[in-house]
Amino acid sequence: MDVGERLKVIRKQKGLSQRELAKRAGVTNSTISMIEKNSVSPSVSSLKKVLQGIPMSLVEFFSDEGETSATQPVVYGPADFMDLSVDDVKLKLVGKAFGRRAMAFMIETYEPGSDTGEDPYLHDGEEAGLVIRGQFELTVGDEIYHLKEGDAYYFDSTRPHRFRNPYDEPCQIVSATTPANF
Amino acid sequence: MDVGERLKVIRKQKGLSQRELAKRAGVTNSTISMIEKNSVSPSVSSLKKVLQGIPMSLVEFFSDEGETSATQPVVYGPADFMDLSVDDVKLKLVGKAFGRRAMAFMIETYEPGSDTGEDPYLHDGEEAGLVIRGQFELTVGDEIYHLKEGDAYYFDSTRPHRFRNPYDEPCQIVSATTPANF
DNA sequence: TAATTATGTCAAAAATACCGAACATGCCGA
DNA sequence: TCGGCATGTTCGGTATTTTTGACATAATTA
Repeated sequence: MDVGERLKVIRKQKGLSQRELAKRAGVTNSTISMIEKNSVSPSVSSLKKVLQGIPMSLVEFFSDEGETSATQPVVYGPADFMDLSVDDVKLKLVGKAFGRRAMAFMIETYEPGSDTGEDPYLHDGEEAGLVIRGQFELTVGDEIYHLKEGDAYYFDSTRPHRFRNPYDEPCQIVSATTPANF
Repeated sequence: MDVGERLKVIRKQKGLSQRELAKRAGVTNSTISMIEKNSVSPSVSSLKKVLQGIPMSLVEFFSDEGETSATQPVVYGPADFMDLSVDDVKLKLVGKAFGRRAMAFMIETYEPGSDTGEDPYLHDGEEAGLVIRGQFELTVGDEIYHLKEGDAYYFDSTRPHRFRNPYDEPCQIVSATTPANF
């Protein structure tokens, strides 16, 4: 892994000069210069300081996988979604023909007052989602969260969870669960 | 983050002594000792060497696996998304702190004229997505599809694919890719 | 054009990390 | 109890990083 090059790319992406970043990070500009030229291998503490000026965590820095940029049916219209609704919780699964799918990608609609119930919704894997309309209440473990349009979640599915919409408007969510042992 | 303590825990977990680890890593035992006592902040290069003796990557080391999923954040607002954008293709990853995530859940925005490029975008796994605003052109294999708001896709990531927005309006997509090796 | 400001780089001094070799402790078997 | 033997710690010296304070270049302004 090319630490110097990576730092340089990130810094440029943020539109910072070596000196600006140095000031924010509390190090000197020459430190940045040398790190970027790989003429030194920074100490963890100083790299951390530098990244705080971005700001960026060490994990993010080292997970450079983000540099991406980055005969089944492929496209499904609303009419093609597979309906898995129960009561006021409407679930539309994308890719109904996909047999051994690795994940469940769904459009979920929670009508006012709807609830996935108290039952521990337990399964292996992880799930994530984004609110595209309305708001709802998410319980994970014993924490209760309130999510509104534009908010997202990501948690380990082994933790008991529950979706509830105590509000006046329907709430629409796009979600993904993996594996699709649903 | 307590680098020394973390190293110590990992080393013990692997049943290694400071000297054993030192030998495998190609450093001296005193180095390990000092790192674990936080009497120094190791350079990236030496920490990397040490971890190779485990073996463990820097990402894994800093992603603090010790944290149970219960301590992970669950909800992410737009400000918390991790930005993986390149040029006119804007990628926002949900769950940046999730170390070994099983999937990448993202909000993608394709500006007019943007394109993920001709390069075969090849990786294992599967991916799905839903258009929440605008429209775009999806190429999978040698098929070209046109998706508009409300349409979705689901395909095997081993098939070469490409995202392109030749239209006048930005296109926004919610997507999920698994595994997150992208 | 000249002065100004911003950029990145470099050399030597200061600070810090690392090595090599000792030291201290505890454990186990003779 | 003693002598290995393995453990982790400490210390002086060496190697590396970081700062300090320059220099060179390019872009901007007077």
